[in-house]
Amino acid sequence: MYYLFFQHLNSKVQLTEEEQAQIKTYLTFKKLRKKQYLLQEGDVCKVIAFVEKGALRAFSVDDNSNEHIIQFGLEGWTISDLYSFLTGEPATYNIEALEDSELVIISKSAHEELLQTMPKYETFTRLNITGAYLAMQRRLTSTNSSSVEERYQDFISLYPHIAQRVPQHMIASYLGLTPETLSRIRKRISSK
Amino acid sequence: MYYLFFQHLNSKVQLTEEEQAQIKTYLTFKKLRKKQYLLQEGDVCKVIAFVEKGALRAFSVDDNSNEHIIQFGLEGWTISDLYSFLTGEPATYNIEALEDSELVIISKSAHEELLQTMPKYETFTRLNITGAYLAMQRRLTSTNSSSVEERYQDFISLYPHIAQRVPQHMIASYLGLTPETLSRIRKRISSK
DNA sequence: AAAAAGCATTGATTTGGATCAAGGTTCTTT
DNA sequence: AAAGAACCTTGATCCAAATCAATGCTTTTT
Repeated sequence: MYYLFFQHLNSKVQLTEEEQAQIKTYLTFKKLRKKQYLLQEGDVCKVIAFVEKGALRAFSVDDNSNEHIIQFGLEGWTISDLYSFLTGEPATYNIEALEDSELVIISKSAHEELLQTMPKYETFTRLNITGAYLAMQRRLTSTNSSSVEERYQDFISLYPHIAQRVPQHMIASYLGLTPETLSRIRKRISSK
Repeated sequence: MYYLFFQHLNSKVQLTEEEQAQIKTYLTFKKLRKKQYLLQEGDVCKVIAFVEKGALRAFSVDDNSNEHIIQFGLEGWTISDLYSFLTGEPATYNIEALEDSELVIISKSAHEELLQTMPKYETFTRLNITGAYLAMQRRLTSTNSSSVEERYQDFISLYPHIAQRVPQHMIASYLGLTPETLSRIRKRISSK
C-alpha cells in the first residue's frame, strides 16, 4: 500500500527496515474518487500528499473564474499547497483528483516530528523541494523565453505520460493558454 | 565581513560560537565590481553566493538575444545557477553584478561537506530552498493569473527596495515585458 | 568638457493570442 | 439506450503587448 512511497524514499536516502517501520507509523492512506477534492481554496492545507496511484491537479481560480493549473501530481509526485501547509494561511489553490487516486498522507504534525527526529527524512524533504524548485525554474524560464509552440513541444517531451492522461484543455491551462489556442498550435505542428 | 551571512544563518538555526567558527573555515569572500560576472552561461557553476552587500542579477539570453531576468540578488539573498551547481552541467544563466558587491562564497565541496557533517546547515539549506520555491510559485501564479498592471504593482509592493535600485528595463525583463510596455503601464498608473 | 553609452518616453504599426460563437465528437451518467 | 456533460475544433473579430523608430535625458567614460 505504501510501496511507491518507500521506493522513492529509499532511492534518495537508504533506510533500514526499522526506520521504514517507524516512518510508517506517521503515515495514513487515503483514497479519492475522480473529481473529489483534496483541498479547497480558502481552507487551510493540513497535509502533504504523495501520489501512489492516480492523478491530481492543483489549480487557482482568478477574478474572471478562469482556472490556472499550477501543478499536476501523478504517481511518485508530491502535491500540496505548501505555503498554506507551512504557514497555516488559507490555501490559494484547489487540489482535485483527475482519476480515482490513492495517496500517502503526511500530516503537519507528522512532518514536523519526522523532520526533528529523523535526519534522513529531512534530507528527503530537502531533495524533494530542490527538485520541485528546479522544475519550476525551468518552467518559468521557458514561459519567458520560448514561443508557445516550443513550450508545448517541451512539455510533451518532458512529460509524455501527463500528456496522455490529461485532457488537452488542462495542458493549455498549465501552459497559460486558452484551449482554442492550443488546438490551433497542435494543428500547425501536425501540418509540418 | 561575514556579518549578514551569520545573522541570516542564526535567524533560521541557532548556532554556537564554535559552530560558527567551524562553518567559517568553509567560506570564502569575494568582491565584484559593477558589471563583472560571477557566472557565464556555458560554464559550470561552481559556487553558491550569499550577497553581503550590493546587487546582482541572474539572467538567460534567448535565441533573439533578448535577456530574461530570472532572479535579482540583493543583500541577504542567495544567488546561483542551482541546476548547474548540483548537476555539473553547463550553466544556462549568467550572473552579473549590478553594483559593486561583496559575496560570501560556498564552494561545491564546502556545501557537500557541511550538509553531511552539520545537521543545522542542512536545515538552513532546506529552509532557504523552500523560501525560494514559494517565492517562485507565487511569481508563476501571478504571471498566469494577473494583468500586467497588477503584476507590476505587486512587484513594487513586494520588492520596493529592488525597484529603487535597479533600472526600469530590468524590472520589465523580470516581469516578462518590453521596456516600452512597462513605461506605458507606469504612465497609465500615474494618470489615475 | 566633450563624447559616448545607457536609459526612459512617446508615436505608429503589426501581430499573436484571447474572445465570442457554433458545430461535431466522445465520454458519463442515468 | 438515451440524455447530458465535457471536450476539441474551426471561423470571425478584437485587443494588448511587441516591434520599429525617433527624441531627449542621464550617467559614464575618456
